[in-house]
Amino acid sequence: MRASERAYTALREDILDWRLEPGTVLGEVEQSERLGISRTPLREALARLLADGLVVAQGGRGLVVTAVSVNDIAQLFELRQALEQQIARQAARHRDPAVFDALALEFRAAPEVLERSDHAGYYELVARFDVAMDAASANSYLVSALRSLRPHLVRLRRISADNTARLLAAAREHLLIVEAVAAGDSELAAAATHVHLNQSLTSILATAQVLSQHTEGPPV
Amino acid sequence: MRASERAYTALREDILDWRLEPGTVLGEVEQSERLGISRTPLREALARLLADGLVVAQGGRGLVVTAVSVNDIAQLFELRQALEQQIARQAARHRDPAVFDALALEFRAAPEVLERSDHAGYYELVARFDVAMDAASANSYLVSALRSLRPHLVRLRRISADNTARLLAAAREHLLIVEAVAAGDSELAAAATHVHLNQSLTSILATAQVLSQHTEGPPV
DNA sequence: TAGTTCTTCTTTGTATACAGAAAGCGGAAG
DNA sequence: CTTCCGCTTTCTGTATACAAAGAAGAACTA
Repeated sequence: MRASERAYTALREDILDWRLEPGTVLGEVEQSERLGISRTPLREALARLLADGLVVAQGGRGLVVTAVSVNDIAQLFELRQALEQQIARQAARHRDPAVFDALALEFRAAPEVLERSDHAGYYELVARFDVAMDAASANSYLVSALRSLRPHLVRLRRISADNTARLLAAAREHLLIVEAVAAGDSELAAAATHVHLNQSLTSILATAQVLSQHTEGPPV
Repeated sequence: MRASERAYTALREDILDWRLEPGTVLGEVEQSERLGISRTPLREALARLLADGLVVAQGGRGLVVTAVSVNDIAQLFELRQALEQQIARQAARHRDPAVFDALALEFRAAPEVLERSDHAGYYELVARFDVAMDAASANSYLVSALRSLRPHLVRLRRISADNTARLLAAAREHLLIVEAVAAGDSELAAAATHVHLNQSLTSILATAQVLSQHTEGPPV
């Protein structure tokens, strides 16, 4: 694998997993030495992170990991609403019913998975749901816009407490989306997506209130 | 100005103005010599164009300017619908009425501007409209998603014949959006945006039928 | 004659050296 | 004690050299 690719992946993971906290300054020499590569591929990796919005240029000198404030969460979800509703609409129009019938079966079985506290198994199901929706939407521009948003959403996972009660509710909401898509009802699919994301946002904001020390003020 | 910045701007302009046609292979040595810089800043510029989706990696070797097919136009507009409707909604909620009242006056005067065939003057007004909407939406994530879409829309300008009749209609549609935003009616603003973009798409597709030799098959 | 393999040449990926600019620090003056 | 100026140091931006990977072409074999 290319050095620039490894550097990008490593830095990205470090940021998404909060090992590099918001506000951290990424010096080129420092990071290239840490990752054992030269500055040239590292700069390429940093340029990609800059395009992703995971780091920002701070006044001429140095790049810093971007912060995620409570206000950002709401903005992130406004964009997510716009994109995922449109994806749901298009997916309902172009879907292969068999694929979404199969997903519906899995979401109906989700409570048993979650009762075993197999959260990872449930997240894996949601990931396959996302892939199926992306493919069914048949719109690479929509998908790539959403793909550039997802890293930011991943960072919120640390804030959103993944309690079983919320995941059980989320599974029911997902099931409604899947059923609407399988039935080819694009407006219902969009509405179900709207409801689901609204519930997710409410849950995250409630948690964020408690953990607000992570999201405001300068990094510790 | 930095060399990498100049290279990015120059290449971007060349692609958006169709001086570099879809399918053109951009070799690193070739382009760095053409622009009079070394390969290092050129690679940075190419990486940004890749992130923008204006070029794609072609099987390991070389970057090529991406094509814009008729199918792409429809997909582009699906994304545009999602983003601009959401922006319109948010702008209506957070707008400063004075700003949009002023814009409304200008759009009401647009027919006289267009009667003088001052298309550039009208495009400049639309640009200020976009800036005002972006600012009023108060959502940097929405704005940056739309910003990454705009280069692709600019490439369509060559396809969309800017005839005065269409621009007069567009001015009326814009006026409806501005009035809805000024009034703070978010759903009306979204609906007016929906109508406007639908009319634009119809107009562009009609033109694209005629010019389809530019958009299909390998580059000449 | 067609196919395969080897060679060569082009092109990309990486490292490093150098130049220029900006930030921080220390000293001196008010 | 504070403020301003200049120096030093460190960091980024660019160029270039080198290495490795891949593609095109030629030659040889079946």
